Amino acid sequence: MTAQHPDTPRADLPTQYRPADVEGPLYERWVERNYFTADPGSGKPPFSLVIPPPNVTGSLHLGHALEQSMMDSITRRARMRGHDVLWLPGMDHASIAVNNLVERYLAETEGKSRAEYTREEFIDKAWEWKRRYGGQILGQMRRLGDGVDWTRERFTMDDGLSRAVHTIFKRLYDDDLIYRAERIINWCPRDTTALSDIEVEHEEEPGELVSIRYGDGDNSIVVATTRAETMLGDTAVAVHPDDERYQHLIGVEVALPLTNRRIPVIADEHVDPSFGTGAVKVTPAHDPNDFEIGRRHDLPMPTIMDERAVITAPGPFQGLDRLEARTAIVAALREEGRIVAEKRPYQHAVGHCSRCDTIVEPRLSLQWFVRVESLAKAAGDAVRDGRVRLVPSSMDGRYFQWVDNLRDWCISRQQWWGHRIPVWYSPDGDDACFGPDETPPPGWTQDDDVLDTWFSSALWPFSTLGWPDDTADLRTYYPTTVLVTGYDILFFWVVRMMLFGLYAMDGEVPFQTVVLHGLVRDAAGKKMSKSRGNVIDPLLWMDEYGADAVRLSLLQGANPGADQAVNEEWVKGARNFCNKLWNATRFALLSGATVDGPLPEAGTGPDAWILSRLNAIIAEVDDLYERYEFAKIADTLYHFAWDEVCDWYIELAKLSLSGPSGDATRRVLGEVLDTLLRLLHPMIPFVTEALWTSLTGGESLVVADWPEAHAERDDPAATADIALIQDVVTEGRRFRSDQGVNPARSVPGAVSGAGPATEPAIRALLRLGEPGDGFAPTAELTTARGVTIAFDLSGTIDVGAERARLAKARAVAEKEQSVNAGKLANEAFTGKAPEAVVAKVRDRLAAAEAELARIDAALEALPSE
RNA sequence: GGGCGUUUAGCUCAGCGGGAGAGCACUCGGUUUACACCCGAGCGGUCACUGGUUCGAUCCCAGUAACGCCCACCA
Repeated sequence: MTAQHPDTPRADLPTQYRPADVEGPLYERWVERNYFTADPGSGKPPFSLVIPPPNVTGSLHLGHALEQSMMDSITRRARMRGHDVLWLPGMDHASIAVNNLVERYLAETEGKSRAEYTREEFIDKAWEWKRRYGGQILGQMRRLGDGVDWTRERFTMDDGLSRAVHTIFKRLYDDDLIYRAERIINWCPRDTTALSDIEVEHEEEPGELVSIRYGDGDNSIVVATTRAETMLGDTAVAVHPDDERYQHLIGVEVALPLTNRRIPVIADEHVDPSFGTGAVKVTPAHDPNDFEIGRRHDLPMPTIMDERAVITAPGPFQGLDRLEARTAIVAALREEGRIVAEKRPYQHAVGHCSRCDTIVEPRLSLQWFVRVESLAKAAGDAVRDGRVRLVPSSMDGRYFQWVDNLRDWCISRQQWWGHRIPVWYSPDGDDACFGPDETPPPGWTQDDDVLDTWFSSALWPFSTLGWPDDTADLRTYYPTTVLVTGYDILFFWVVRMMLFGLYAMDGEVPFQTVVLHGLVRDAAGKKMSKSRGNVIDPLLWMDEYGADAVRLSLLQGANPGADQAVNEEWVKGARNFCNKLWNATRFALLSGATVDGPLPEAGTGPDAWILSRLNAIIAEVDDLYERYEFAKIADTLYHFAWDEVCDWYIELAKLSLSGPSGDATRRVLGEVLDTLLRLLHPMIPFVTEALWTSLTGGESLVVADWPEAHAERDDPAATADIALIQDVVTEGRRFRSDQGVNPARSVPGAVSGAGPATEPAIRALLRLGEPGDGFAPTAELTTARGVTIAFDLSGTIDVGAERARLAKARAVAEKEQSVNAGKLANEAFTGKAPEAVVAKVRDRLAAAEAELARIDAALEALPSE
């Protein structure tokens, strides 16, 4: 398919582009030739980025496809511009997700539960699962064309990365930035593990607000709660110290219903007297606020649920799930006449596990935390002082809001798959953190928990480069040039890379620019989700339309920071564009276009014009790439290729190919396509590579040079000529169309007022035949450019259609005339507006008046009906 | 409860102080030797609403409405 030698036949392309024929072989060739392998010793300026590591459990979705298309475009262009490019691929180990999948895998394959395995056995099985089912996305990335450096692929649980995790933990621990404490944390009863704050999603949903009378007679007080079941763990009722209603009760004990316990009424500033009854039940072990109150008042903190949120408090409710217990307890209270009020539904926010959607249970437990205050300050400052730039900068506010209000990060997870916390306990209960090269004393046992997956992800920009060792990769590629990721992951990942990158790398930022893209939504703008059933598999689209079409359609919608809708029609449109390019190149090959030899000194009008335009496009695309405006890059190149190169340049070139300047045009045609394919290659690498190697016989676009603008090729005169041709031809075509003339039919006609540089093209593109001996024009068109065309339409023209056309044009011109005349009559305008603006208005008025005169003359000249 | 964003052609979105744009959809016409995954022509918008600033507002400011997102330990 793709010629590698100049003597290979070059014009044997089929009339339609078939992506499946070229994509696989091209990708394999690129990888075999090591085009994507970075070389820190190359002497070229480095350009580096790391892939946001997808979960080892994941497969490619449209969000990945968008993100990776952006990164691939960035890296391919950088490579063409002469950089030593590192785009580092890899995956993260997805602690909780893999734990769950392996549990299911073991249930299915061996019929056993996790409890029937030792920790070591389970981890072995997890690796086995990873080998068999993990990493599907890597093959899918090849399909998409990602030019990643496979020789540097990393996994967050690799030996090297694990060592990095261990090392930084030890360092943070020694700096007192990691500590262990008993706190109320977010607990998922299904995954039976602690979660960090951001792994909890709050959703407004209907619940119930039940008001319960505690105590009896004078010593009674009503509390309201959405969580009646926690009353079993109540150890106080709190009121505001200044609340006059309850002064007499402060310090008094009231009977806790359904139990035989008595609990004190205490005064605490935290209570809002205006909410409900102004009295609050206090369950220190099951609510974060109550925990704080409990600490202040030294209250007992009984735990009444186990790790699966099943009631453990002795009594009739023991063994019930928390939600069953809620119903049962409310019923029992009602029976005792203690329910004062019930509001149902009661709308309130409930936290859910971001992993499995189970309602999160606040749980009192001993966990490990990162003390974030100093780290967060540094992370905020790095953006504040411009060392890290966010694109779009409108995301700055969101970043600061988060990083400036960060709370300590709970990093321990009660799981087996992951990095085990490197802290050991002596038989006497002492604890110590040992580094990767240290051996704990015999008899000591290691902490059971593993670290939050995001802990290792936070190290990704430097752990993947060999840190903590002083490697050539680390020296060359850190800080990375740019990070591309979704704004939805700013807090999860970007902020944490900032925390740890600045800490581990002595204040050096992990990346200089962060490009944030939006979410890919369905055609109706709805978020894709399994429950909605609107998830689209990009692989299916790649099969149907090719990888380039999927990439281009995503990039066409990629405005920085904004969500985008996708739709199969747009993929089809992108496929059509690839086919258009294919055929344009086919035409060039069939026409003998060449890339050899110097460009003609002074080409014909169209040749000079298109080179001039090419120049402007290069400059524009370069500018847009610096701003990561992918949608605009795609739009610019799409319209240049289709509207200018195909619709005008190629059509004009056809006129000169067989003439005296044919060789010059063949050279320019080759140059235009050569350059266009280079410019498009980062976005649509496959079709451009196939075409470019056929056209030029070159080795590969992957290692070809990025085009440069040549100011000396700007040619205003040629540009003006082509603009005239375009305007006159378009107007002439409109006239023909209005007159119902078959587009293919040649009509005898005479052109005046155009000049020798433009008249032949106008005649050809308007399909004007030679005016023969008996030439008798039946219609005359004077265009806005002052060029007049006399047509012999062989019969009467449609006067009604022509009158309608002119009337419409007249209305436009008249409005233009009156608007601009009005402005000029306004002294406030002429006095205050900048002279350039006023001059422009004068010009427009003059043009409108000329246009009116022309139209009126044309109307006058029309035969009466 | 705080904060942010969006509202422009039927749909998805650009534009953001001086002439309303694109893709798709739609209408009409086409066997124009690169391409029907095509070519040519066309239709389509009080730029959410109200007020303000300005010589001039889709664009700036204020307010309103609708939708969306993020953050949040008031039971």
